[in-house]
Amino acid sequence: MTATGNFFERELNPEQLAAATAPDGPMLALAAAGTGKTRTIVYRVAYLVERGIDPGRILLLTFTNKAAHEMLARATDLVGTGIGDLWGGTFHHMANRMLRRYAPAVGYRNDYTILDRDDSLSLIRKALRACGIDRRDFLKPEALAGLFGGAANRDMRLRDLIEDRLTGTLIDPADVVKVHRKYKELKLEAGAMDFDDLLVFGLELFRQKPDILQRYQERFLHVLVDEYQDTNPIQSEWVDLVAARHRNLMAVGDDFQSIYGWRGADYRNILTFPERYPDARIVKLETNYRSTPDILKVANRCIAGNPRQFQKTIRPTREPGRKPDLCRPPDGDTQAQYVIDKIDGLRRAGHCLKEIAVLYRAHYHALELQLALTRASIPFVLTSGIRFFEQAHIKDVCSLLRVLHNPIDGMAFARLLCLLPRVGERTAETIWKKLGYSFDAWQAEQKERLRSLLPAAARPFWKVIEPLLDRCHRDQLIVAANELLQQFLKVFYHDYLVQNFENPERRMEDIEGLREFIARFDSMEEFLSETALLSNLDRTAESDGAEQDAIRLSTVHQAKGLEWDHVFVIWLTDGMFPSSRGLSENEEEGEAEERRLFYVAVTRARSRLFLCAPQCRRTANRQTLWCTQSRFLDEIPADLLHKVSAGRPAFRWHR
DNA sequence: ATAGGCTCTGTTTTT
DNA sequence: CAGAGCCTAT
Repeated sequence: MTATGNFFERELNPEQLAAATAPDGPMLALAAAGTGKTRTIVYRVAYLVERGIDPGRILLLTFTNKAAHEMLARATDLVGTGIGDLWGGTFHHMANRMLRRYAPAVGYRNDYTILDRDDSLSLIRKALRACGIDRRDFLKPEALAGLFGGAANRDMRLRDLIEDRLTGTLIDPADVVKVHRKYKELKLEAGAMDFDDLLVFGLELFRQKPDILQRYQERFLHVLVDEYQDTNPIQSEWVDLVAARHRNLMAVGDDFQSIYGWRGADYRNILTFPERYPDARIVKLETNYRSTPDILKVANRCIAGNPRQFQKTIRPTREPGRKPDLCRPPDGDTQAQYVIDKIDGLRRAGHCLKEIAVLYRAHYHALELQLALTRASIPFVLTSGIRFFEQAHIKDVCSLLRVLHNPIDGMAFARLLCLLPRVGERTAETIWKKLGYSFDAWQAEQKERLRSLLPAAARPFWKVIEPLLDRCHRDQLIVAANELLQQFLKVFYHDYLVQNFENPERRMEDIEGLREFIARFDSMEEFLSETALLSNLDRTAESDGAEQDAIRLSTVHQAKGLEWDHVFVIWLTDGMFPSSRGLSENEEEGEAEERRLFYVAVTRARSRLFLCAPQCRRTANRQTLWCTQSRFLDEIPADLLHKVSAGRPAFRWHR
């Protein structure tokens, strides 16, 4: 162990040092953008371990798994010894970890499955059918999922939430509640939890079982929470409970960067922290190492319009640079051309593409830019909207594993059967029912039953799949998975891909990748819950590890916590950013959150910032809409920006 | 009755 | 570019 007190003083500024080496007790670290927040947490962990705290008694909650891994890796470097016992990850992960052990305490089996978005939508669809209200004038499954999740994450009763949300519609709240009840029933029946359930039951476990709570309270001497401004009421109560015994809770965050209100996050959690912990030490990290003063001036002005926030001033340390550019190209194509021209310029000046990002409010805002970049042969990577494990072919293949792993996983069973001709949702459901809501591939008579229930057209296909099923013991699945999948591809799924998709070979490659990935797990259960909880942010670091030189295209949400030398923000027009949808629900709070989102976008930039607001946009049905520039741009004094023109629109025929 | 192909429409953000 | 809705073949 090499580090000493001096070491920390050398490595950290006084603010960071105060946070990292604070004595026991609650602490709130308000870390403005670019002030070394991650560094401070890493050093705090290192400091605790150096002081002799067993890493197994530290709990570190982060927003993504990637963030947790990064921090743990850096802390390990500092300390020089393994700190692998430390519990680190997202709230969902930690809740899952506890529920795997204690699920029966909340009425579930330990081998529950985790529903991803698609799964839960189809279960909601099923609930609608079961309630006999799958009419088109009723709420769609997505809307219902939004309401259910909204209530769960705010720790509210659904009835109370929908009273507000459904006023002025013809939807009967009683029907919504009915579907919700059925949905919960179906989940329980299938032994499945959705994402929200992990949090809800995680908290339920603590509320209902004092002995279990006490065990964890004793265990965790220190609790650290990153991105505290984005915790929702369930998460903050959960944290309060788990930290209640030792009261060594360190909350780190920035209320300016609270951008998950739509998911139930409540920035008031961070605002009221000092009231809930009157003895809390409050540390402010205000020295910014990331951005030039010119960028910070713009950032400060754009957040100034928001009410109710902690007062923070950002002190720049970098030398003056150039004012951010503001550009109003005639249309989206010209905007794309402008971005490409600028990228060419940066490239010629010797900058890496890796150090350039284009940020936007919603995925579809980047469509035309993707086309233009492809035409211009500029490589780009996308933090796409669809996650690896949510792609159809990956889910298909996983459903085979799920069926074998868990005999009551009806969703996986249905998915697998639907691959066969003449089997759809309905047929799969009927068969499932007739099998008695479970399917055990190791029972000969169940297999025989299934064979007889399949429609004639499906039988020849099933005939080649069935022999693969019971080749290994259920406990050995993880070892056999590789071989099993290979056979499955060979006898069935490869042909299926060729017949149903345009790019079967790419999808085959994905599945090859999946087979390698499985090899890293010790149990099927671990593999299945990890993959359900893996976000695409977590993945990018690992699988794009080749670190190709490419520009990054990302939503502002997914850019949180990241930084680049050169940042473009596109489609800064009213209605797109701020998004009109974001404003619709609750005018004032909606606008405040959109403004924080803009603040996050601006503060991602180290040296150069390019803001773009096209003057018009063409809609899908060839109409041209005039766009006014974002209200957030109006709030920035003109002398802080450098206005540039972006050439003429591409020539176009009109008829 | 249900599967599956075909057409049309209209887009937030994600663990 | 996907998801809902409509239509026809099984």
